[in-house]
Amino acid sequence: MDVTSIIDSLNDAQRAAVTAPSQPMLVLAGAGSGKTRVLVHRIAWQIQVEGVPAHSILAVTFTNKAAKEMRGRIEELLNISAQPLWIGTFHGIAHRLLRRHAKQANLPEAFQVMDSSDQLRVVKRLLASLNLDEAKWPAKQIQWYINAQKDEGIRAKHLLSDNGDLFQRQMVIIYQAYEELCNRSGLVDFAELLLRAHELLRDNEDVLEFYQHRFRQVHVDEFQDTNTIQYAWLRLLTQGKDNIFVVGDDDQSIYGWRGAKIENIYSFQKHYPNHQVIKLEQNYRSTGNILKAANKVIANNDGRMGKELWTESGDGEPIALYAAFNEQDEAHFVVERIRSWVNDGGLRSDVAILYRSNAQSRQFEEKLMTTATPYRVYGGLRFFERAEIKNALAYLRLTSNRHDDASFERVINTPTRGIGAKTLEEIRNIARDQAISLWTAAISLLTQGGMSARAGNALDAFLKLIKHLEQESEGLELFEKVQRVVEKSGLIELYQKDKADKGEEKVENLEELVNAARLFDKASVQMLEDNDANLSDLDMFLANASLEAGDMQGDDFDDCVQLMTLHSAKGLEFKLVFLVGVEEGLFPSQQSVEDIGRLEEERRLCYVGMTRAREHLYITYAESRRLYGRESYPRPSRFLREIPPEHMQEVRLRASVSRPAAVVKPRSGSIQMPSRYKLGQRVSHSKFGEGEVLQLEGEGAQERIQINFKQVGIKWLIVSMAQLEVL
DNA sequence: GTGGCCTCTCTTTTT
DNA sequence: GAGAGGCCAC
Repeated sequence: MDVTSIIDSLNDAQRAAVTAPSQPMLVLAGAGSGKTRVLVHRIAWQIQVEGVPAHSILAVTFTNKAAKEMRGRIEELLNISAQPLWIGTFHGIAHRLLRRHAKQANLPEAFQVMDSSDQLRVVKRLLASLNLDEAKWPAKQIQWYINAQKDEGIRAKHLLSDNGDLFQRQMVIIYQAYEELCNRSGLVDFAELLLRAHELLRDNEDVLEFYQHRFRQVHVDEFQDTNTIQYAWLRLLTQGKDNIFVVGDDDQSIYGWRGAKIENIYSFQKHYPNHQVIKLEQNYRSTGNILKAANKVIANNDGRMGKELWTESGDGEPIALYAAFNEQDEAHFVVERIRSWVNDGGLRSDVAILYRSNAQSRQFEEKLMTTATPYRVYGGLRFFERAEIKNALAYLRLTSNRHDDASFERVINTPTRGIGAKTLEEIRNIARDQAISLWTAAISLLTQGGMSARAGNALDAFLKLIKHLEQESEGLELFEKVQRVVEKSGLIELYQKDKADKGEEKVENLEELVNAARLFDKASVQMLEDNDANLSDLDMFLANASLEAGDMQGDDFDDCVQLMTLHSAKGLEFKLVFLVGVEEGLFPSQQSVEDIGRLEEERRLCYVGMTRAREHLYITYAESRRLYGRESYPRPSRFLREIPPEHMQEVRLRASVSRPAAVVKPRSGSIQMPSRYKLGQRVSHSKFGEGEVLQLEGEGAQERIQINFKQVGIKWLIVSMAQLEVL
């Protein structure tokens, strides 16, 4: 058999992982060490050499994008259709299992998947129906609590016996009410998908045995990002077998804040005693300077598995550090460098600007815009998350499942049709008292009478509208159903009337939704296997909308500069990377500095950011920054001090560049100053008059200075360099 | 039911 | 400083 195509391109460590006999395997793959490659080749090896049937392979990822890429690469490598393989996200696979075994999972056949904004609405409504003050019980916090419990596999009933404090007990009561509401409405949130899938296997021996037998090989990508329930689910599937192959990097675990348990990597070694660990440390991405610097930074974290990346390529350029005067100057500098990169023949798509928080993108966008440089910002609102789309989907859901309370509430008066808060309140009360859905409650309210004629008619019209939509769409193609709903619901009309600039765009989006329905390929949703549940096109379309909210954007092949957060940069690489806003309070973020665990996660984030760069890495920070509408004077990030000076070089601007002035505000504290000031030296400022340098510490660019301005009676002032003139 | 005003908050984000 | 959400008045 010819296996050269599978193993020839691999290094020794990679080959060892790919060709190892079936046994629990933990591949610790550093950044840029060929992680996906190993996974893809391992699967190819099993199919081609070990003779494992494609349909017996399970591969789990975290994002749809990663799943898609893996599928594509396997097809390419083996030149076969990867259709029979189960490749998907944890949520996608869990969803598939629940659809196939809805009954055993105690779910209605036509259950609907809620995204997190749907979930938040449900929580809010629940709080209102329980007469709880949202100020005291913030919906966001409740949502977070519920998801955190589910991520740990904990149900409300497990918590009921706990004698926590009053607050705790109330939370549990809300959690329980939430579970009941979801069950009644046939709604499943993201965390529930995972938890249910786990319970399905745990409580149904026949189902568990079937899948344990079915999946001869189980592969997991980004294992360091798994949470408790995901790992428990994996263990059930692979229990008593040696067929789990996980790939991860403890140094790139950056999702602890949403339940990821880095400890799963350590537990893995306990739970699978006959496991093998393979480390991939050769990096094929970055230059020596970048790698060595990144190694030094991450070495400051405790309790690592220990890895040290190396490369055969040369040292390359040192990392360039630029101390910007303020955020404007920072953006100016970055965009100028990008312009000269492009002038020298570089591609814009090889350039990325990476920041800690989305709010930072604006200044760069403005500068890019004024220089007419094409760019693309990642993140933000995605297609299926837009309000107008969610409204249309809610109508569609109601036609499919009238007891979907979340959807009912969303569109009962959108567009406005004269059903006010009072009517809605009555419906809610009936629903709550009789533990029935809003739909049923509305009917009951109508038949029991007592409503004003106007309100009654309006409500009746709404119920009829939904019924008509359902009847009329019988036998229609999916896209025709969507089209009908969009038109007859009055949504198009509503947005056409909306003269505010956004109206037109919303109409276009609704048309795009119809188009998406036309193009919707149910086979690609990977649900059409022999005995899969007999789902309607519509239900599959809706489920897909929740699970792949952003997949409509498609890949952008235009030559654009890429702007994104450090989190969304994971897994990507660029020739030229700008890591911006590297300041205390921003990166590491203010909230993470007190807690060592969170600080280490920030450091891993820094490591991720640095290792995105292939050839050139620029790090910038600003000495003054407008943040939350205030001027702040941050210190350079501690991570900068962790980079050995020999790998980094400070960029000095041409002397002729005049630095812009900034507003000076009286505050207490100190600032970064160059060392040209001396203690007792007198300084002046146009607005605050004359002052005296009272305190200096540090040296060079890291120096801090405190100045007392006497004339205006302000004791302490933070100023920036440009405001100071030496007398 | 809409518009205007006030207050509050202010990572990261996929599913 | 900006956006979101709540509240009140018309």
